[in-house]
Amino acid sequence: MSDTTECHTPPAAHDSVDAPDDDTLAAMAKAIAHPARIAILRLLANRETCVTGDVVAELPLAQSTVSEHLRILREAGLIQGEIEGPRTRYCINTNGLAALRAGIVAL
Amino acid sequence: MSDTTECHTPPAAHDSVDAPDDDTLAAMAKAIAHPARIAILRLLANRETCVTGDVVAELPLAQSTVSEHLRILREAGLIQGEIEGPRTRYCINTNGLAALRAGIVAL
DNA sequence: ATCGTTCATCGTCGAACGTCGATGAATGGA
DNA sequence: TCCATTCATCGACGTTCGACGATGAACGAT
Repeated sequence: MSDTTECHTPPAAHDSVDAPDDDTLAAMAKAIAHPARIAILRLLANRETCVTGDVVAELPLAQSTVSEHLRILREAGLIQGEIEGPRTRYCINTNGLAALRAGIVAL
Repeated sequence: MSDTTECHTPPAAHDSVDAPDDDTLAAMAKAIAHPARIAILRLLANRETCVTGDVVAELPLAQSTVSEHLRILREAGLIQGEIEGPRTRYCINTNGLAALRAGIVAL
């Protein structure tokens, strides 16, 4: 129950994460290559943690569409979600985001 | 002949460029959301400047495909090209790349 | 003036994306 | 036990992407 980082990841700030390979970097870039997904990332950054319904309430998109965007961000390793009863609680994946940053800065 | 930055842009390093709005950031992210275009950026970063044919020679893609990737990067503001006789010489757009970095880091 | 080189653009085709409504599984409460 | 809530997944539809070959414009050299 601890191989994946828990939702409240405290450290792993700007440093000590190395850049991913080109394919991974491209995949991560594709994940944020949509305004709605950038909005979701900002939302999660501000509110610390969000349930799917919260994200749906903030965006002018159907529930299924938001769920799809969340899936894309999760599969890219930029966010992570843990099931919480009937809900799913999402939060930023600090390591993934740091890897993206490292990859972009290294360009 | 100087409203656009010339090909050999020296300064504008990591700082003093502010993050673009979400739509622009998404567009820039989409521009690098492909391994071939990341490869092109690296190529241009290493060789300082390249003519289209040089890029074609380095990638396992048809000339028209490479030209298309170059167009996408140019329209996203990440590279710039100046016509040089029958050739087109491309180089990194330092300001654009800095804006992308700023946008990602600010996430 | 003609020819070869260099490159952008066009048309095409299959694959992937973005969006939605509908459906159903899982959970917690009445 | 039954019902309402929450959410992921599915199927459908139109749009965009990625790749290619073919074409032609622009230029330099002969």
